[in-house]
Amino acid sequence: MADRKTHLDPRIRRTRAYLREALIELVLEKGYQGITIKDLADRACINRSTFYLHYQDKDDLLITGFEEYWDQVLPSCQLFIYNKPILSADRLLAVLERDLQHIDQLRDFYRITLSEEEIPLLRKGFFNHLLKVIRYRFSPQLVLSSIPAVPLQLVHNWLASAYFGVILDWLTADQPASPPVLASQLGKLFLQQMEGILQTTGLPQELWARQEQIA
Amino acid sequence: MADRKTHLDPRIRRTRAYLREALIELVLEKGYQGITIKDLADRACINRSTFYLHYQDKDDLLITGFEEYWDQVLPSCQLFIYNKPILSADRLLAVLERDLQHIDQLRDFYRITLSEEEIPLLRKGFFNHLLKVIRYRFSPQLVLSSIPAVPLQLVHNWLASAYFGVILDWLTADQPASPPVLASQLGKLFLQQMEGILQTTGLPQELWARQEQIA
DNA sequence: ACAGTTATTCAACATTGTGTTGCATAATCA
DNA sequence: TGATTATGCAACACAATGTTGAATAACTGT
Repeated sequence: MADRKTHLDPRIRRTRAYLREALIELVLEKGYQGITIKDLADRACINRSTFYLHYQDKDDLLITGFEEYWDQVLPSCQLFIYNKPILSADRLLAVLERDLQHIDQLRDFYRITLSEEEIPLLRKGFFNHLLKVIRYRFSPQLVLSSIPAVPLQLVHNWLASAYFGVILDWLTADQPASPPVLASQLGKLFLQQMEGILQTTGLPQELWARQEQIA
Repeated sequence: MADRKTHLDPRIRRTRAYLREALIELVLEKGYQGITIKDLADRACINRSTFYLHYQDKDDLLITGFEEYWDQVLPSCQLFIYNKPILSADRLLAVLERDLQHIDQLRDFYRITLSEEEIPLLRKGFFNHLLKVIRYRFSPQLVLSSIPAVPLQLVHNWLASAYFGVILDWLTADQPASPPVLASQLGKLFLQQMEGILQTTGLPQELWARQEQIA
């Protein structure tokens, strides 16, 4: 019946929790770069020297502090992920819309953590998540032709970067489209590009069970 | 016969030139983030207080200092730009290959200035250059159908982000493909995606004079 | 509940970088 | 050459980092 985590001194858990909360609050308020250790300590209501008993520096706290938060957030962002790699066009649009809706609800959080100027570590983390999902969906095990004209890695990067860029632009837009509208547009674009990609990479054409478009 | 620029005191020109050089050297040596004003002053062999007579801070020097350098570099990176928006597939591949060769020659410079962790300002500058070029090539004036299924802005972002992501991955790869190889692969991918995009956006199909592929 | 352990606090300190100032010196300009 | 102006130099206030030692508080197991 032991807890999954090693029993830590409650004081330690408390302090670290306070710091995590302080970090998230401050990042949303004034961005990551401008935060000082003193800011964190003040907000967390702990002594500045206590900070150094737990973390080496800001980045150290960032990694472990956002890890948990991130792990809660990312799974909600499935990006086309469903049980099986084969996905219908309808299903893709539905999942895409739901993902965008999720991002839209946490708009401030995503805008700040992903934005160009801010936190490369988190930005990279998000991108790698995208990459992982896309690698899974366009898995090399599925490749039919022995020598694809374009290596899969290139396609993975292409797709993840494009998707990421569109999301980021959407997050920073003055008058962003609504999630359903963007989902529809992005879905159309995505589906239409698939055919070419499936040909070029030697992936099976049935990977996307394209259905008749709705008039 | 006056010079284009206002005649500046040679001492000023000298000092600023030294600082620009120092910045570029130090960025290549230890990355942008870690550079201090003292580093710059020492390397430029000027007094630290002199720095503040010319620039407000590091970023200020970065912008004006790299502007010139950047202006020399970017035009060599035409990314499909040619005289007219209509471009043949052959020509596209040739230009793409030349661009990649250019990037490859300045590999260190591009890797450092564009990399995730480094200098958001330059990264953004490069991306905006891509965006500008792509906007020019897929100009709204060319749109035929009055209501494109996918707005052009979305497509611009999609393409620029994808291209940028691939370049960046190529720059940071352990064993990067040669410029001609990547140009061929990226060109194939690009050309194959064009058809779908041209349809979806209502751009004229003749925009890319697709030629028979070479066996 | 008690004694031992340990996290936190607090004050102090050295260090580093920032940004500014006043004055002497040297380079430039007309 | 004389006036102008950029630079060098030294000093300063300030803010943030990272460390230390001793006192205090909180938690632990028995």
